[in-house]
Amino acid sequence: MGDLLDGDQNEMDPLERQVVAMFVDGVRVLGLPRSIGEIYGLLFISPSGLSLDDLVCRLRISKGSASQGLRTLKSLGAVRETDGGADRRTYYEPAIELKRLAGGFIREQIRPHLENGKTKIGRLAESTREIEDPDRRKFLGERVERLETWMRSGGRVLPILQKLLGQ
Amino acid sequence: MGDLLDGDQNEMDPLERQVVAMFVDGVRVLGLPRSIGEIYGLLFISPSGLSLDDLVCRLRISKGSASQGLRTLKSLGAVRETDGGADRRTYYEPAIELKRLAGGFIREQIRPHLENGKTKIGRLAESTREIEDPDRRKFLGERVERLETWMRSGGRVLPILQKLLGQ
DNA sequence: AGCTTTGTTCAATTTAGTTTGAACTCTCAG
DNA sequence: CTGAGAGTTCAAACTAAATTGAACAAAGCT
Repeated sequence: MGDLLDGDQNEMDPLERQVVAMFVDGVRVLGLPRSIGEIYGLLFISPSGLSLDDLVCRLRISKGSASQGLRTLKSLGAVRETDGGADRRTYYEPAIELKRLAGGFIREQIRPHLENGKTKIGRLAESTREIEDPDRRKFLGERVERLETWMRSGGRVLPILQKLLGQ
Repeated sequence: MGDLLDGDQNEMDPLERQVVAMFVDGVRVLGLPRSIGEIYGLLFISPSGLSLDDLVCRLRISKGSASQGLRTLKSLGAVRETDGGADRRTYYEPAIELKRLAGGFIREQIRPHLENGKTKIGRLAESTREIEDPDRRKFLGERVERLETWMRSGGRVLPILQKLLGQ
């Protein structure tokens, strides 16, 4: 079947490859794995939702990768599931509003680190107060304060960033 | 020598380790290698500049790592060299103003990717216009436009971000 | 110039992180 | 209840990236 006009979705055309490649290095900047870029990229240029199987056979990645990649993308709010009608499987569509994408990334990847950092700096401030040598204590105190300033700036900037990207 | 009171700078104390560890995962978020976090971290809590050799023996990293790490940090504007007086070697001090750090990161790591992305989207727009099927062309045109919007938002936000962090 | 110390470069190694694939669970259809 | 398809999990295999270390270059000192 289908030798001349094979409507199967098993090969990406060059333009799709181009887009997928773009997203692959897009997500590398964000420190996310290649497969996530591939998956999001393919969803992004597909006019309708794709199933896990579609992703597996068009991107030639394993079911495992696809499943994990989709999970991460869901947690970032970058894809949403749509119920495939009569079909038993789930279809996925990309979120394409920058606000949503940035928001998810900030919430899932940046905020946790900021919080974590604040905690660590707290402990650091603690240790610093117990230093004997007054010169050293003073110096370290200043540096800890600097770290706290950084964190405050970060905390202040994130919401503004989200707001600015939401247009 | 120096069994009781060894003033040599060969070991980090626990507090220094704590700070270095903090910076190590700080830089991981930014997609930079561990050694860069270690180097910057140690400089950050050292009251005076350190030489490449100081870094090598206190962090137990190779000269190669230290040299490359310092190069990256210099390119980011995160360390500056100071001339070690009578000494022949160079000493390094950290830049601690968030504005400067963020500025360097944006300039060296983010801007290039943005520019690169714009170029690729340009080519993509080109390819898209040559698509036969009008439905497909329309859909792809919309997606390319979306990408262009993202890039514009990014370009607009970066300078504001830098300004906001400069306080 | 020759010797010594500082710093750089890069191929080889090591390490960290990603992907795979087989085994598993869950759910629905018959 | 059983069988088949959809999706998940995770140890092992693989890949990409960082680190090492040895050879090299540059710069001062005698």
